[in-house]
Amino acid sequence: MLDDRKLAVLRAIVQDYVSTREPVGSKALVDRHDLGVSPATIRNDMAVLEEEGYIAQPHTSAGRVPTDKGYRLFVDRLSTIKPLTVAERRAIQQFMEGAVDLDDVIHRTVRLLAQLTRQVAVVQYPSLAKMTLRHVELLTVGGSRIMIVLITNSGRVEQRIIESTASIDESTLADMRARINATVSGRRYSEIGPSLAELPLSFDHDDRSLVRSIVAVMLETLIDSGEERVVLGGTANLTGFGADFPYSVGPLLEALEEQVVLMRLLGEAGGEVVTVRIGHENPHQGLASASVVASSYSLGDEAVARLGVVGPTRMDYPGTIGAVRAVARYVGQILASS
Amino acid sequence: MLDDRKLAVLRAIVQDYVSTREPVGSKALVDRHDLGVSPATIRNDMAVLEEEGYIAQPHTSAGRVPTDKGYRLFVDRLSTIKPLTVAERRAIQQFMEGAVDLDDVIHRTVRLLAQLTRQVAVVQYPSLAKMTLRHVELLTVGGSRIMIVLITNSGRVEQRIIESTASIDESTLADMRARINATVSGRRYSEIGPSLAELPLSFDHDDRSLVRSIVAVMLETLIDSGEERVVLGGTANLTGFGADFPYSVGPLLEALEEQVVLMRLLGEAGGEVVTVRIGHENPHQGLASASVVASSYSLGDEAVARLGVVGPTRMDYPGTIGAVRAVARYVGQILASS
DNA sequence: ACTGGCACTCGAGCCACCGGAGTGCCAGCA
DNA sequence: TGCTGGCACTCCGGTGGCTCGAGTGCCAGT
Repeated sequence: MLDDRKLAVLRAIVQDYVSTREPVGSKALVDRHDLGVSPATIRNDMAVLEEEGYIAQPHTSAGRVPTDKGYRLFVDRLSTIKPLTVAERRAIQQFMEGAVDLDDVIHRTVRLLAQLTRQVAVVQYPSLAKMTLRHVELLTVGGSRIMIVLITNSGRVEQRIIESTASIDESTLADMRARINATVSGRRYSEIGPSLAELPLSFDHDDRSLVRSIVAVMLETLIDSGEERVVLGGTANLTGFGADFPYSVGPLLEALEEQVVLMRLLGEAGGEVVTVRIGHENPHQGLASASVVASSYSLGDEAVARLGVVGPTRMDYPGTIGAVRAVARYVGQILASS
Repeated sequence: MLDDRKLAVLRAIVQDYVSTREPVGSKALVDRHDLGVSPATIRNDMAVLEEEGYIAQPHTSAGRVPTDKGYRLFVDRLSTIKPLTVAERRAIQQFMEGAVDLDDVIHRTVRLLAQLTRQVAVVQYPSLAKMTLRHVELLTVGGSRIMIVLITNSGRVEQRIIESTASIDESTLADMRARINATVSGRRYSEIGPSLAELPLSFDHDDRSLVRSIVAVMLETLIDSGEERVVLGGTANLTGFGADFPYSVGPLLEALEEQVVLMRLLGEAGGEVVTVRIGHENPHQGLASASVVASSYSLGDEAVARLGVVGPTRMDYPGTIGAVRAVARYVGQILASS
């Protein structure tokens, strides 16, 4: 169906369109690529490609533009990931060194990605469910309140405050702290549910309800704030390719401000492979002319969250994929070493 | 110089221009406002207002548009702050209730402000320097590392990790924790510098260098992360008034992504009064056609940080000022009660 | 001090026109 | 069979001329 030359033509069309932003015609193609045949031949190939749905014309007598299907084929079979330049690698290192805590790492990452790809960057916090708990701290604050601080191996810290009915003395609290830590610390967050639920039973009746409250808050923290934190950056880059989004960038920006939408965009955690969602493949309409390039990043040997960029379907896929992959790996290293 | 009627004309011009987005002419003015005089008279008044620099014409034979100076006069003398509607107050309450921690409060606030004003919202985290330290926690993690957790009365939590040269035993750590807390807890962050600096001297020689490191990290945390955290929201609203920003929203978005710029935009903490910066009054060029409406918010009786919105100079000042003021007050209440 | 009238200005919108880039098709050639 | 050159056709985008309407400034009159 599609012989080698037709594939080469598609590849050339994608490349030219990405760099010029204009529909590409048969003559321009042969001028800029050594295809060894005449424009007329290319026209025939183009007709076939169009019939198969890989390219389209905005209007009669205009050049051709890749369709989502065309980009998909390009990404899957016609392109090779572009490795970063030495300068870019150095930039990454410079940018990330000196990060002081997890928040800082995440924020630097998002800015780095945005700058590197000149697109909108999205980085998810390491998911609590995938983490191991390093330590649980209990503090009394303001007399009758107890603050619960959860610290994970990624450096993520969550804190909650609960009201305690009676004022609680320091040694009792130390006992609770010790026993809770014995139960949970060093274990994966997702595994501790059952043993945590039983924990209150091993306490004296007097303390049991308080422990129960503490456990409840811990489990709740796991469930509802487990996945939802996402950081966005580089929205200014959207204006650069304003014309690429048919109905202006409004709906897109709106969609990107919804945490839930962002989460779905990034997709399910997988291996470290980079995934690409093109145009209508995205779960959210309003992103029909946007592509998402995302990857999981790992702490140690397990994928803990995802990061990626959002840009117009007409983007430099090889370069973007390379950048996302490199950043994902680097973040993994940073996290593991802190 | 400017009699009452001329002021009324200016007020009318601002109001009309804000609602119609189009230069307003003398005839349109008398049609929509009961000024009791003819268009010709208005024209004379307009000529004076223009000479004084309060209004300008985009081109000859077009209507008049307020200048920054005109808006300034309007805000200072010609408008009264619009109180929120009952529905809006209810919306605020609904929006903010159920916030679980400080991060959550800040993020909800920014979304609330953006939604209420349909503009870009900016909220600063409570400044560490203004807070009192509620508690300092020291934990050993992974053997030879020590995590320092600082908890303030606003619920803000900062943590840092340092390497310890020797492994440290639990009782020594408990001693350090107790003495550090005795020195700092309940005191204002900005006051603890001197006593904290002396603290290492009161320790045994063996522990002194470690304590010195801990103190150094605490002071550093105060200084460099003291002011810088700012959250941005509602950028999607920028697209709504795209035409209001002469050279598109690009430069503006870029400026807003710079934390430092944002901080300067919000201005110095003051009382709870709402401040308005109009157009070129802003410290950053690129915001020359933007206005910033900001206010401090308080925890207890002290202003701890600022929040505000950024929009086109042509904005509904009375409404925006009202919204910012209401939100600032409400956030103060929420923080004080948690 | 205000008003009505008048001449003038200028931008927005509309229309017609034209050039260029691109296409599809067809006949001819290897 | 596959490639090529040629040709007629299409259509977008930019340009220039035109009108229309809103708005102004000025002036004489009340």
